[in-house]
Order: sequence, then C-alpha cells, then structure tokens
Amino acid sequence: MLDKTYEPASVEGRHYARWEKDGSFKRGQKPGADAYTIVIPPPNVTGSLHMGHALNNTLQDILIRHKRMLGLDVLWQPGMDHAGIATQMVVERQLDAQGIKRRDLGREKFLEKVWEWKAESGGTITGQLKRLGASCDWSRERFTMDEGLSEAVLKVFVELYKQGLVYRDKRLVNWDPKLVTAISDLEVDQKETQGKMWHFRYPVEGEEGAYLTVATTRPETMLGDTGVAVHPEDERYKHLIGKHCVHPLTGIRLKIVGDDYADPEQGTGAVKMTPAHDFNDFEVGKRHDLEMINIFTPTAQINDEAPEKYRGMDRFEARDAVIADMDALGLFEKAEDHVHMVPYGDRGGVPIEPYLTDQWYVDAKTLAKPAIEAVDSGKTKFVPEQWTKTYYEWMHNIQPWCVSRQLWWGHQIPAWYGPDGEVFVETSEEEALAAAKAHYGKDVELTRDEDVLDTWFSSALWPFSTLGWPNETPDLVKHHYPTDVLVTGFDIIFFWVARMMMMGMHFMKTEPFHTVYVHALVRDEKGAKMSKSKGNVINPLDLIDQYGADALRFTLTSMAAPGRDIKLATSRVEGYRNFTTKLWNAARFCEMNDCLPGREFDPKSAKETLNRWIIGEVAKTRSTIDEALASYRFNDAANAIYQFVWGTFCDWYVEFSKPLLNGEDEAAKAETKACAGWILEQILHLMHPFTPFITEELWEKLGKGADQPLITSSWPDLGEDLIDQAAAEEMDWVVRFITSVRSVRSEMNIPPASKMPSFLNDADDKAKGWLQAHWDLISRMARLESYVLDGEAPKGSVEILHGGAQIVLPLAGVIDLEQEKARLEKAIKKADGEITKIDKKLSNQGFLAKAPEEVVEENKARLTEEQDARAKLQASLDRILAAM
RNA sequence: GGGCGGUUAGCUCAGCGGGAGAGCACUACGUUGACAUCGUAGGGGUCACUGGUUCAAUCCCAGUACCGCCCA
Repeated sequence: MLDKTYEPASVEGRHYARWEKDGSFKRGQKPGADAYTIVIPPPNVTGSLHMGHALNNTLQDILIRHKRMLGLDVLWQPGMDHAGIATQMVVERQLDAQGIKRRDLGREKFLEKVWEWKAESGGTITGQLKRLGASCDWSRERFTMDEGLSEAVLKVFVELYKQGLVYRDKRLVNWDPKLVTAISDLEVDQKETQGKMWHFRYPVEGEEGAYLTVATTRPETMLGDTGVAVHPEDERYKHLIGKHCVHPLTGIRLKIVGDDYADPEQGTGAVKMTPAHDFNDFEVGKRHDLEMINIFTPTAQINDEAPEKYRGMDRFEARDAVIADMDALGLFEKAEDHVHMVPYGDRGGVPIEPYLTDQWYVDAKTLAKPAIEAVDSGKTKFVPEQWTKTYYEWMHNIQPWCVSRQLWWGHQIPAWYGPDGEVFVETSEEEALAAAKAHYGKDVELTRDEDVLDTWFSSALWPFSTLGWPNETPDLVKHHYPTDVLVTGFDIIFFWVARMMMMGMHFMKTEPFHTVYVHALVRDEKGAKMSKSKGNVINPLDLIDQYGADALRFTLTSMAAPGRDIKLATSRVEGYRNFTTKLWNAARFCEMNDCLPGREFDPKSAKETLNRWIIGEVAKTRSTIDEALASYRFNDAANAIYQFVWGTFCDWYVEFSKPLLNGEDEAAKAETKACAGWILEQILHLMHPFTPFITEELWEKLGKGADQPLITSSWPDLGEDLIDQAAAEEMDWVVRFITSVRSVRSEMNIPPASKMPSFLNDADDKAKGWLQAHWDLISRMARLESYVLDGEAPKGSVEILHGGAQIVLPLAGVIDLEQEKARLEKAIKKADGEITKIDKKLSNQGFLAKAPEEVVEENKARLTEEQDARAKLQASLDRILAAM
C-alpha cells in the first residue's frame, strides 16, 4: 500500500542512483537506432546550480527522456568548462589567505594547486544536476582541460594559424588591470557612470596667448596625449591644422590634425588624442601617424614614459594630480557633470583600460561567413525564430576575436619564439624545434608563449571535441555529429553559439546542430534579474528540498513559453507540488481498487463507453504532447498532461469508475479495472519526461517494478483509431448534466448531502438512453435519488437547460423563488446578448457574402440554439412567476 | 542613438483573424472510503491607447504612451 503522501526527498536519490547503476543514461544501447544528441552547455567548473541552469537542463532532460523512450540512441553529452579567469581567481584567493602569491609559487606549482582544487571542490554543479534528475551520460563526462579536448584545441589553433585565420597583432585590447590580462569585447560591461567632463587649455606652439580647449572625462590620459584633432572643415580651427600645441605637463609637441572624427558640434570641437589609450584615438592616430605613448603599467599605474612626478601613481591618483597641475598653470577651464559609459571587466569588476599589446586574434570575419550561410540556408534554425536576427546582427558586424589571455590556467598557446622573435606555431615542442631548425638551418633555443587561450575557444569546439575529435572513434563522431538541438539562453548566443557555428562549419564542414532552442531568462517574481547583490536569488536546490525536483521541473516547464521571460513565484512551485500529490493519490486509488499498471490490456477491446472515452482522451493527450515537444512548445506539453491527469482522469474518470468498480456487472468491473490500470500506465509514461522521479516510484511500486524501469521503457504508441467520437459525445453529455445540476444546487444553497428526485423532459431518444445507461454515476455525482422521463413536474420547480432538453428539479418549497427568478433572468439576459450579437452578424450582407460558408452556418446554428434556449428559459421563468 | 520584445482577470502567464482562457489568489459551501498538498460551485477582463486594413481585429498594419532587454 502506498503511503498517504508522496515524500520526494526519500525517493529521488534512490531512483537516480538506480538509473545510474543500471547504465540507463548511456548511449549506444540501441544498435541500429538513429542517434539523438544534445551537448550540454558546459557549466563553469566553479559554478553552482542557479535557476537558469535548472530551466536549461530540465528542458534538455525532457527532450532526452522523450526520445529515449521513443527508442532512439540517445546521447546527452555532459561536461564542464575550465573557466580560466574565474577558476584562477578562486584558487589565487585561497592561496592569498595562506599568504602565498601565485608568482612566488611559479606556474607549474600553481597549476598543480588548481587541479587539486578542481578535484576537491570543482564541479559541485554536477551533483546538483543529478538532483534535478538530469539523465546525462556521465560515463562520457568531459572537461575542456582534459587531454582529449586539449588536443583538439591545439590542432584547431595550429590549423587556423597555418591557414592564416589565427594571427598575432599589436592593437588596443580591453585590458583588465586587476586581473592583468586581455579580455574580449564580450567580456566588457558598459556601465553608465556619473563623472565629469574636464576642460583644459593646450597652448598653441609659437602663438603667444593662443590655445585650444579640449575636453576629457579621463584627465590622467593627458599624459599620453600626442595630438589634437579638429574637423577639417571647421572654420575656427582650419588654420591650425599642421601646427602643434605644446603639452604643458609632458612637454610633448601635440600635432594638430584634421579628421572627421572631431565633431564640431561636440564640446569645443577640438579633441585631444591619446592613441595608445582610446579606441577612437587609436584609429585617428593611425590615420595621421601620431605617436603612441603607453603611459600605464599592466596594473594601470603611471609608467616611466610620463614625467617623473607621476610615475607609480595609480590612474585615479594621477587624475587628481593632472587636474591640480593644470589648474596651477591656469590651464584648467571648467568641469561639468557628465554621465558617460565606463567599461568594466565582467570578472574583475574594475574599469578596463584600452591597452596596446601583442595578442593573438582569430579572424572571425572569415570564419563567420559559412556560419552565416548555415543559418541563411536553414540548415540551422533558431527557435523562436526572432533570435536569428540577433545572431545575424552579431555575425555581420563581427570583430577580430582576441583569444590570448595573460593567465596560467588554460590551454597554453602552442607558439614558440626563436632568438630573433620568429614564431613557430606547432602542436608540440618537438615539432616547433624541428620547424625552427628548418628555418634557421641549425638547432636553436625556443621560448614558448606564456599566454593561454580564452576559455570560449575550447568551448567553441564542444560539439565535436567531446565526441573524441580529432582522434579515436570516428564512428562516434559520424553517428552523433551534427548534434540535434542546442538548448541555451540568449545571453550566450554571441559567446558560445556563434563560435560553435564558426568552428563547427570550419572543421567539420557541417553545422553543429540543426536547431538552436533559445529559452527564457528566469527572473524573480517582480521581473528583476536574479542577482546576488539584489538578494533576490531563488536557489533551485532549496525548492527541490521543499517541493521535490519534479515540482520544480514541472513549474519551469509549464512556464517555458517561447520568447518570454519566466517570472518565478514560489506559489507556482507549490501548485505543481500539489499536482504531484494529486497524481500520487490517484495512483493510490488505483492500487486500492486493484487497477494496476503493467498488466495485459488491449484498449481496442474495451466495450464500456466510459472506458472507450478515457482511452480516446489519453490518445489525444499523447499526440498533443508529441506535437508540442516536436515544436519545442514545452508549456503546451506540460499543460496538456496536467489537464488530462487532473481535469479529466482525476476529476471525472476516477469518480465515474467507482460505481462500476463496486457494482454487480462482473464483466464491466473487470474491464474497468484493467482499463484504469492501463490509463495509469499511460499517464506514468507520458509524465515521465517531465516528472521522472514520482513516475518511476509509482511504476516501481505498482507497475513492473525496478527490473523494468520506466526510464528505458517505450513511449506510448496510441493511434487515432482509439479515439471514439461517439463515446466522447456521450460522456461529455453526462459531464455537463452533472455540472449543471451541481451548479444549480450550489446556487440554490441545497445542502450537498441531500438527495432529490429529477425529471428529464423534452430529451431525444439518444439522451434518454444516456441517462438510463449512466444513471448510477449521474445519481451519485449529482446527488439525485430518482428520475422520471417526460413527467409532469410540480409547480415552482427549477428547470435547467441541458442541450435541447430540460432537467427539472422539483424544489418547490425548498428554494427561494425570488432567487430562481433572478437566475433565470440572468440567463435570459445572457442569451439575449448572444442573440443580438449573432443577429447583427447575420444581417450584415458583407458577412453573408464574404465569410466562409462554415462560419456562416456555424453562426446560424448558434443563433437557433440560443433562441431555443432563450424560449425555454422564458417558459421556465413564466412558470416560476406563476408559482410566486 | 540602433535593434528586439512586452502591455490580456487581483498576481503570474497562455491564446492570436470569426463564441475571452489557465494556474495561483479571492468568496461560499463541504471530512460521500484516492486526495483538505483536497472537493463542489462562484465572482472577476472597454485584451494599454489612437487610427487603418477586413464582412469580421485581443489577434494583422501604422502611430502614441509606458516597461524591459541587447548593442553602440
């Protein structure tokens, strides 16, 4: 006997362990079957499960479990990325606490520490994904720093280099002075900041008293100024082009250049140029051959290029010093409040510096072409489609991708330098040495590039590197690549999706997935993004503890409507927890009545209308779910099963079955037992992808047990031929009969316990037959004690419209006639409203002429129906009035 | 500034050219042998606004207002 309530905490772990032990998640168990493959968006090794992960992985798990049950050779490829910056920061912080500095430790020792950290505390998210129920093939788990994946990285880097698609260049990069590394454009957050616009005067060389006023938000960069730009057509300054200003602090001659970049409308129209520390100035500087003076150390202190007094100051200190010095010289004009954008490093959290360094770049523009083409041609589709635009937007304006990072944790760049700086890019030191020998004609010493690659460089290879590319198992790659669908949030379309597309197209010649399903962001109840600083984070693990993993999964699924963010309220989770309880109790009912799943039953053989009806309903539900999942409408799928289980099976079928299960008709009883058990079996199967734990638990307890687990059983194959329209019509009539009587009873304040007689008047033969056939359950559920067909009811009875017939309840003396009068008048008013509306439509010539015939017919039928109903209501009202 | 999305019941959201829907919340009643994490019934909406297209608009188009996101 099942316990009275379902306790998720006591069963979830057991089932997960069991599935794992059985190897249920493993690929390759269906010889000859088509593959279905999803690669997990690799979570960060330092990360822990947040709501976004919970949603993302629930959706993937639903697809995976569904396809697994459909008999495909399913691979859900799990793993993590090494999160270069984040991980290095974590370990450095730990060492700091022990008073150890990374630099003192040395590269090799430090990396040992990182691996130690990974072994001890990395990857907590893996265990958390298991708690969610994620059925990944853990036997194939990969890590971007694994040997195999690292080999893929080396091969890709070297090949791209040899094809000229990776190159070294000296340009301005986004430099994080806290982490002391370059970062990519995408890792920079622009933050609106209240600052000041400072106006200073630069004296013009050789013209006593003449000066140019320039404005800047960053006075400290003046120490690196090498020019002033004005618009070439600007009458105020035209004559100065070619002349110089003299920098009052550094003494440097600032060339005055004419360039369109200077906007005459903006400020004074004269712009100071710091080509080594500003992206725009850099471009202008290149055009006019301005000197580039780097005034910062890697940690953003003033270096030796600046006058001595500023050296060693940090950038903010230098700002104050520059302002004070210019003021002392009488060259400070004014300062205005000014809101502007300041770039911040998304990891380090300090303002980034545009910084002139040598870095490695990927020629993203070239790689983007086939990746764009793959989407153009429809080989890869975005769902919802609108994200295609976002993808194009990025791809068409793509910039060179800076992939080198001045870190230790990551894939060290396979580039070696000869004594004269000649670079040799090879997959190993031996090959580099060999190449160097060929180049120099003798053995030379090489030094390896210190830097590592951007983590996303390795993530970009994920769909094929995880399958074993470039080595071993070519069959595996062939079988599972291209993968099927990528499930991800829109926030990493640029970071990850676009880059996987580029690398996939280049190295595999085929798109990495045919569909990119982009899901919503999970926000808090009020729609705010969840963040630690706001303190509005809901931890999915807390919800799992409180309500069970199934409830959380079902909540996220039912809210995962395409193209919308999810505002998560815990009341929703509670509601779906109640749903799992409901299922549990329905199963308990089945158990008590010996209606067990897993037994032989042929739904086609069912004779009872009730059973034929519910069989048809479950068949419809199955196809709704399949269609919804095929088009990634997860919410529709979840709502269909919810509606069927609660609204149809529990609310009606279970109640209807009671008289049969307790009745005398042994054949009907046996069929109903078998059928109810079979329906429960279908429910457990259909719900399994959404709520794997409770369904497996019920299957184990009531069905075929742990030896034939649900997870690897077959998805229901229920054909259209199981849908019996006549049975549906009949049961619908019964349901509406009961609902109508209940409604009137409730409105008339008839005590629920009291039974009453009834009449069915003006019914056709079919309806009369239905009433007789289903009297047992109608009388039970509508609390009626008898019926008379076409009898004469006493005056003052309540008359209820039911289809073309009337249900009459002789309640004279029991009910309040005034109240009944009001009820009928309200119903008449409603009918009148409908009649007026339809009448208006039907008297419109345009409508009759242009609307499709079936719409016109439908409206005509409705009009007749409403008029008929109105007439009967009026007659009832007349009788009530007569009785008053 | 450029792009994208949203505005439907008190709340969270579906729907999307021809009869306004769900869950939660609310109200009333209710321990009939699965279930009070429940049952039965009920109230509640000029589908943001203004125009246009159409026989017909919550739905399509244009504009306005407000909200949100992405990119400069």
